[in-house]
Parts: sequence; C-alpha cells; structure tokens
Amino acid sequence: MQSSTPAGRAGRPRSAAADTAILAATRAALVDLGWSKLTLQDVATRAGVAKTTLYRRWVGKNELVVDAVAELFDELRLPDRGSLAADIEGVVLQFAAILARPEAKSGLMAVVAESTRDAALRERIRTSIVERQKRLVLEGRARAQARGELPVEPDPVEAARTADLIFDVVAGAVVHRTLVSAEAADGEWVRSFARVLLWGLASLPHQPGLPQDPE
Amino acid sequence: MQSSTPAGRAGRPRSAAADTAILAATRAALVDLGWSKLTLQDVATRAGVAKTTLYRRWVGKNELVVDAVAELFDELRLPDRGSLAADIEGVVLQFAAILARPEAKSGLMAVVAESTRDAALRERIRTSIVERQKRLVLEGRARAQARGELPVEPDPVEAARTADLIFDVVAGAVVHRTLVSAEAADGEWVRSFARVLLWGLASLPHQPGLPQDPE
DNA sequence: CGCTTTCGCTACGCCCCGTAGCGTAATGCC
DNA sequence: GGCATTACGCTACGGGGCGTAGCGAAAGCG
Repeated sequence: MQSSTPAGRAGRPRSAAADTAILAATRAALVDLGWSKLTLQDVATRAGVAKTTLYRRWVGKNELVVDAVAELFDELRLPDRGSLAADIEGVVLQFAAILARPEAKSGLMAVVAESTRDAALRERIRTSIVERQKRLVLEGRARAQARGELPVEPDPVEAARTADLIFDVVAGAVVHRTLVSAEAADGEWVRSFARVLLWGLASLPHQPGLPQDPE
Repeated sequence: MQSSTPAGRAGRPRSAAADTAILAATRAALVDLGWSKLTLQDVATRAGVAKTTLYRRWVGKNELVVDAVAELFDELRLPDRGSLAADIEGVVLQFAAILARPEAKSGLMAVVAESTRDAALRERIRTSIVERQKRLVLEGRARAQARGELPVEPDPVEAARTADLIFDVVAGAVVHRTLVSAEAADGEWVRSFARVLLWGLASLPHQPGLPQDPE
C-alpha cells in the first residue's frame, strides 16, 4: 500500500474500501486479460471508481500490479510439521499453490521483468513480496537449528549469504517449474525437490573455495 | 526463425540480412527501452526496414522478442573440465553471463510472463530457448555417468523426471538470483550453488516416498 | 521477358495513456 | 455551523502506438 494519509491532517480521507476494491479488480483483470492487455480504465470500471482515482494513488500500472499480487502472498505461513524436511515440503507447496493462480503467474513475472529497468519498482517488489518470503527461510532455518537438524552458523555474514542462496534455489526452482516448464509443482515433485535441497544443505557448513565431491 | 521460404517457389526471396538486422535492432531496443516501451516502429527504424516488413514475418511483438533473445543462448556450450562439479560451474557461469545482459533480463522474463496466457508463445519459447538449454543438462548427466560420478538410471521415465528437476533447479536459481534478488551470480555464488546441487544429486537414486534425513 | 513475391511508403481508424479542469462530497478545525 | 482542505467522479483532450490496407517499385525464377 502506498496510500495511508500522510500525517493525519484535515481533508476527506481516502476510501479504504476503494483500495481493496481496486486491488481485487486488478487481480480479476489479470485473470481475464493478462498483464499486457490490462488497462487502467478497465480496472477502474470493475472497481466502480473513476480512472483518475487510480492515478491519484498509484503512479502507474506496474506499481498497482505489484500491490495487487503482493496480497496473494499474505497467506504464506511456515507450518510446524516436526521435521525440516516436512517443513520445507509444506512451505514449498503453499508457495506453489499461490504461483499456480493465473493472476500470480501473469502479474508477478511481468513486473519482475519491468523491474530490471526500474530501481524503484524493484525495491517495491523486494519489500512487499520478496522480503516477506525470505522471512520464512530464516524462520525455518532457525527452527531446524533449534531442533539440531542444521549446524549453527556463527558468522552472521556467512549466515546471510547461505540464506540468500537457499532462498534463490527454492523460489527459483518453483517459479521455473510453474512458469517456464509450465507443469504443476505437485506433491511428488515437491518431495523430490525437498530431498535434493535437504542433502544439498548438508554441504553448506564446509568452507568455500575447495570444490569437493560428495563421495 | 519463423521465416525461411515455405517451399522453394518463385518470387522475390526474403532478405536474410533483414532478418539479422531486425533481430539485432530488437536487442538494441530492449537495451535502450526495455520490453514495455519497445515499439515495432522503433525496431523497424533501427533495422532500416519498413514497419510492414516486421508484420509480414512476425505476428507480434512477443514472437519477435523470443527470436531475438533466443539467439543469445546459441553460444551456450557444455565445457569439459574433467569433473561434474567443474562442468556444472562452467555451464552455470555461462548461463549467468547471458542472463546478466540487459536485453536478456528485460526480454526473457517479459515473454515468459506473456506465455502464461498464450500456448503458442509458450511452445515457441520451449523449442527455441528452453529445450536448447535442457540438452546441456542431459549431456552433462550422461558425461558424469560415463565418468562414474553419477549412477545410471535404468528407467527412462524416471531419468526424464530427474533431468527436469535438475533443470528447473539450475535455471530457476540463476534466474531468481539475477532478476529477483538482482545480484550477480559470480564465481563465489556459483561455487556454493554447485556444491549444494552436487550433494543434492547424490540423494536422487533413492526411491521416492520415504522422506529421510541426510544424517 | 512475364510471373510471383517481397519491399518501402503512406494513410487510416482504433484504443489506451496520462493529465487538466470542474463541481461535488466528506472530513477536521475553530 | 461555517470554513479550509482533501478526495472523488466526470468529461475532455492531445499524443502515440497498434495493426491493416493499398499502391508502385524491386528482385528473383523459368
């Protein structure tokens, strides 16, 4: 959300109902039309507001779609299934379920593509979507360390680096499977992926710079 | 390429030079403008051809961009560095170098986003870009099996499944690192990733359905 | 030299973008 | 209750890209 009255001053407040209606209308338009054929006029009509209202709250189509898609990821939760393997499978399945929805497919990748040429948009995506997902990785890692399933990494810099790596592997694999390969990340696929990831994590405590085979 | 004279009949042949000029102009326009602001009129002017010529050869902007980006991946080669770990690092570094180019960043993800609503476009991406990359995975796997670094999978169905999984993990991780996290997939990152992947591969010969910890 | 196909060029209707301007509605402050 | 302030709906507008049609000229093939 970019709105929220700036400081609590006078004047007619912005309709909060309009915000939710607009974001819902945006997702509906994404389902029906996709990103490229989506027009702000159409979104305004669906939401029952004037087109000018959209331009008063969002600077453009990209920012609007980011906010509309970000709400989809609010339901992401880290389940406690007792083991790291089960936790990974659970959160990956949730992530895959969200990405399977057409409004996420067509909207998310389009704004990511746009963000390669727009630093402000990239930052908006990072704070409202990516950072929220990454927290799950950090929580899951901490929980696994508390269980003794993963060794504790004392160096905070190295810990952040490995967390970033894990995050890119998990999110990237699910996204690629769903959007590029265009096949469902179902239970069987998630089980195979979780096993690969889990064994891969076992290699991380080693010092870098010495490539070595598992054998 | 969609052109190539249909059957070899009479008439003025299509200029092959125009094809290469158009695709090069498309990549240049992607660098300068990005996907959303790229116009076919601009591409035509850069290439020194008329706008109508573009519409005679490509049905739309998406197909043109797919062909322009696909040529970037022609230089992908599987290096023979002697070990599976080194081979993985080498090909991942090449892939990352291509994705680091701005014309690949802004173009590839945009057409992937569009392909979620266009089956023909998805198929075009698959045959001209994805399938070419996947061959490297198959070759690398076969070479590693010949070296004895990976066990041979007798079941062809299972072998295809694991190849798809590896491909989604590798391509997805590099794409996510480069585009979403917006950080370079440099040598250090690739080494860490290759180690994780290599250890993860060691888990694959096991039968599915029995989640088990590496310990 | 005819036949065929491509090419460059111009022109056109269509639709979306993004903004400006106006009158009206909903608040907070005094 | 009046007043300043801000949001809202509505209309209108210039600008520009899209995709197509039509034409004459060019470049091959037999």
